Amino acid sequence: MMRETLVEPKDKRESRERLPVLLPLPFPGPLDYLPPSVGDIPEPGTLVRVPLGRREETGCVWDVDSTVPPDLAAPPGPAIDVRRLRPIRATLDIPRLPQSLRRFVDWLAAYTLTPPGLVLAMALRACNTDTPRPRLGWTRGETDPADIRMTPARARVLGALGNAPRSTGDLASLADASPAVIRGMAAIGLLRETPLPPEAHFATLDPAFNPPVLSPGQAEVAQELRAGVDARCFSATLLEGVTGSGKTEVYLEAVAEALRQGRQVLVLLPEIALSAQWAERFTKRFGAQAAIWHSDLGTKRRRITWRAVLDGQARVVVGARSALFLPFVDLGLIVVDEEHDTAFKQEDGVTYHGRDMAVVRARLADVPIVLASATPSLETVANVEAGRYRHLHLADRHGGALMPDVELLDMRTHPPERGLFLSPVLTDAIEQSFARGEQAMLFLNRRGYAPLTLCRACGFRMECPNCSAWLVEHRVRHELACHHCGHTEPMPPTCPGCQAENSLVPIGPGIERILEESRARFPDARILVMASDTLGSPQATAEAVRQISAREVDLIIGTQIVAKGWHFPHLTLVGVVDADLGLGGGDLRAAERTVQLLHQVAGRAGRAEAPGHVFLQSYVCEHPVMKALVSGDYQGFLAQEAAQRRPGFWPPYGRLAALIVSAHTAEAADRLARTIGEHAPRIPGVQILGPAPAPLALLRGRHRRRLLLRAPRNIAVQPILRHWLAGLRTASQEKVEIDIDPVSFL
DNA sequence: AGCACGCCGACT
DNA sequence: GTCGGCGTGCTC
Repeated sequence: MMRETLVEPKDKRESRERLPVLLPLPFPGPLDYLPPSVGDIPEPGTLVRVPLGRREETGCVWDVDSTVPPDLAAPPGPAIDVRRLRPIRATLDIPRLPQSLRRFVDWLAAYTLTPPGLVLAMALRACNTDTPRPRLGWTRGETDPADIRMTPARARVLGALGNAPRSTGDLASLADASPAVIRGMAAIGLLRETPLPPEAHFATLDPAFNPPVLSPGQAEVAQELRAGVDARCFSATLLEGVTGSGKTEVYLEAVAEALRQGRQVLVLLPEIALSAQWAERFTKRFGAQAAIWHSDLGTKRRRITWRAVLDGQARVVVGARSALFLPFVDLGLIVVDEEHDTAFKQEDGVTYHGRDMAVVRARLADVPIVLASATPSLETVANVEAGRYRHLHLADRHGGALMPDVELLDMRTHPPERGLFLSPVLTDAIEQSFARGEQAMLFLNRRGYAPLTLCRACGFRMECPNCSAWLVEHRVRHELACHHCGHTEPMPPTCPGCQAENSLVPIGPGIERILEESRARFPDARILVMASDTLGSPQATAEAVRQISAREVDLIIGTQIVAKGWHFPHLTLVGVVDADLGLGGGDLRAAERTVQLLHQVAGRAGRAEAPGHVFLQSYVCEHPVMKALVSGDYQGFLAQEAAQRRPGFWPPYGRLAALIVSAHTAEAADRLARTIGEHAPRIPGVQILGPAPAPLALLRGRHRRRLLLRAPRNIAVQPILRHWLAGLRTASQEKVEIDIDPVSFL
């Protein structure tokens, strides 16, 4: 390929005036602008307003990236004539975006083959572009109070004035006067408007506030983590410890160390639902709250938090994966809790894995990262084995609690009654728990009443019109719902296929149906349902957890959400209604995910003095997943998984990328997928699989096909994909999405 | 992403 | 004859 000619000296002037500005739009790279005025060159990271066509946009002055490996980086487009450049309109009065964030944006864009502007958009989502209005308060004015008519309200306001200015609201409530009184006083010069100091939204965190009492083993691990923080450079550590081993307490000591250094900390959790309980523990340890970050945060809170992170005022941020894009100015540590959780993988919009990108963020910021889990992902364990990550282990359950007994319940030999889903063995055990005054939990990772509605007369299935998926009956809402696109419809009175009456029957259980069965079986039990659709807000979740802890509940019936790291001290029995549920579907990680999820569910039982017992209802008791769960030999299970994936170069022993082709008709999707397949690159060691119907061949009304690219670890897939798809022209309704390191195959 | 331009159906 | 549908293309 032809190289650009060497830069001539006369171009130097030009290149100095040419400022790349990255806009939060899907351009292939930054656009060039002229400085706002001659000699006024904003530095990289400066947020600016620039003209674009006939509108104005907020962007960020960008710089040449030397961190992204050349084979990952997209080639720059041709530079346009300097005479056609338009000047930057204004620079915003906001601190510059830190270099480590800019490099992270570049890296993530290059790695996921996403236009960098769209990644920047995530970082700017909460940035308040209007100039921050200085908050104003009141002090004593020029007018002598003796010169005017004094009223009782005015006297109270004057009495409430302090040395420092007070805001209208504070003054009004202190003086028990209306804001109108204050306005009137200001008009006659009794009060003077004075800028208020910026509000402190995040209290100081005290690393010495309430240090925990650690066991010798915990103290040793905590010391290792602290040493990592002290080293002030990148390192990755897997912190492995069973439920109740005190992982959080231990890594909070690393957080404390970063705070002692005056640096910032990012803690990533897989779900916001967890943040309430986490925040409580944090506050106990440090005497003040961490900043919470997730996508459902209100606009105002978001902006305050974003700005406080950029100002260095917010020292510890706990959040979901989007917190990775916050503008930390002095990051000292990243923690990823429950690192194995697949919720870290973002699937819509920009596709990235929060855990993996957290490691990249840590490396670019040159800070340590701690990955914590009771059931680490095979990816992370492989990194430990390859010597890339350190491994610290917390062996015991803290406080002497024992791991629960896990017992397989073979549904072939202990079947439930016809039309029911709980084996008598399980229901008897639950009854005995109640008799001892203990709590029990039933886990089923399926919302609604029944996953399938079938016509007994003709076999017609209720399916989603937009997706290749069954409609799930939600009996409480009297409707059928698609869990993939949100489509709902009322339950039809007759079969849509054969018009037969009363012929539609629910097949299989959802938690609503387990609730119905439990109510019939345990009429006196106080039952609480925990599912993402019954617990609308983090507050509702916190309230449910409180009820459980306060023993106001006998039986908990829940989906996935109950598996998260809750602390339920009185829970001693857990029944997994369908342990086989996650194993179907031909997913690469189905087994691993099932073990992780069920291990986590089992970990809810028997945390205090009472030992826990877990029943797994299964029809495939000989499956390695069930054996691993019973023996508790997670290491052994991972070794088995590794042995299966290694020879075929499946992740983590190889690289995988998915191309999802979608179109409005099945024919168009097939045609495009075939065309792409025919132009597949031929590279030794690189394999193209497909095209095949994507696991959800119809999703939200779009027909989907999938191709997989599999390569050895030492080959970067990005340049291959870029080259492969470079010449591709797609029609307007056709789309090709790239998913690097796909996790979910559904 | 917006916002233009551009080329074909039902309307004051 | 126009108003307006959204398909295609550009924005430094």
